[in-house]
Amino acid sequence: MYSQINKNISRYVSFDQQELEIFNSLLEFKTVPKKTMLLQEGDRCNFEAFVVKGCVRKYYIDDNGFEVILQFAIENAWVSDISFSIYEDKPSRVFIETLEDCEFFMFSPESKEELFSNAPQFERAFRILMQRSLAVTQDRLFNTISKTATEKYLEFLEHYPTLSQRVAQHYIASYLGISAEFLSKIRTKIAKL
Amino acid sequence: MYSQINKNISRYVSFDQQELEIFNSLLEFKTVPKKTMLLQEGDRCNFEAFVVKGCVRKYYIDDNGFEVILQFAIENAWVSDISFSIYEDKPSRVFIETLEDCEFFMFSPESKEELFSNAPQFERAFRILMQRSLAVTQDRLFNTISKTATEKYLEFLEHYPTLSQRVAQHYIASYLGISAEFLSKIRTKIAKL
DNA sequence: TTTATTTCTTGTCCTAGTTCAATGCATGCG
DNA sequence: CGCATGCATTGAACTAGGACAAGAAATAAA
Repeated sequence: MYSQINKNISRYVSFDQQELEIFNSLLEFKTVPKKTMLLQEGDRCNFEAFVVKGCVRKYYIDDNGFEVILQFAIENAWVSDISFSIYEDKPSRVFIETLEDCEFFMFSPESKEELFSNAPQFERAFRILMQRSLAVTQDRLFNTISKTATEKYLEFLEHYPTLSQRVAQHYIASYLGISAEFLSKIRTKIAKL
Repeated sequence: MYSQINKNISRYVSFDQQELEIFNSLLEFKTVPKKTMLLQEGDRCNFEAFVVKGCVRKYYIDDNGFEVILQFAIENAWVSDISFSIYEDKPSRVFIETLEDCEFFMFSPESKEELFSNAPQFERAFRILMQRSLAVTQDRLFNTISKTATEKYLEFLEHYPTLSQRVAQHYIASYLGISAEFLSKIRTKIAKL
């Protein structure tokens, strides 16, 4: 049951059996049905969730009332609004919603503190995870600024090959920062080649 | 001399005098003239630089040969291509260039390792710095997707009030992801209000 | 199976922002 | 000092992508 998350956390730092057991004892396993909100705007985000199974989206609503998707998280990904909420202690601007029936390991800030004091090596692992999120976000910023909608879509397909079968098209449009209608036009154009 | 950087690193985690001395002993002070490249595309980035004085830009060149500025770093900011380069061991895609005569504290990956093994508390401080960078980048992504060019510019002025006096306008345009000409038009429009 | 709701497609018109000049302004630099 | 190179402004023509509307398809629900 824990092998999946243990493999994930050991990707850049290795841990012995005892350390992993401490880690595992601090996680809470949770099953959540489709279309459930894990976090609402204005809440404080008090978890980091590791996706064992399923798919969620993290999004905010802009000044014109448009949803913009910041992240899809599927199996083996972490999702949270850690960057804003946990350390800054500000209410979150984002929503996190399951798109499929999901299984998570939930990790609370308190458990995280406890983990770091009992097994400080984990501090490093989480720093590196953070670094990787930064790299991914920076890459997305890069793409958003300097690629056309078609290029962004093709790159999305390459990068998340399974996702286009799993989630509705208008969510993908929202993730790419384009309108659903325009994505549809792009797709027909591509199909004709 | 070290008080500035010590204040910065102590912002979210507090350190005693001895810890700060270890930290300081691992830094290399460096003076760099204007218009100098600290990092070129294809290099491995082997530093994190803390800006004591001056201003640098970090940018990449997109597929059409356009420069896109990812970050301006001024006094008290850190700049590096850490997210891609150091842990992934991939050559960097970005350039880092001084825009003014600068003073830095340079911090190498080796020194960082040494610091973490001698004073593990620093691991946490750097994790939080990383987290803040992620928050800033996520915020920029948000703005890039869902605001108009005018809104982005006004927000930029608010957020970096001194920068518009210090750097050329076309750099700001590049940071905002718009053309230099269009920024000029926005400015005249704003001035007329 | 029928109905209802959500998703996807297609067309027309519209706008924010680009591209490509041309011109005037600064700021170096010999 | 004069010249050159880079920087900002302005205008005209163009385009990627958006907004709106209406219909087709698919999925869910009953």
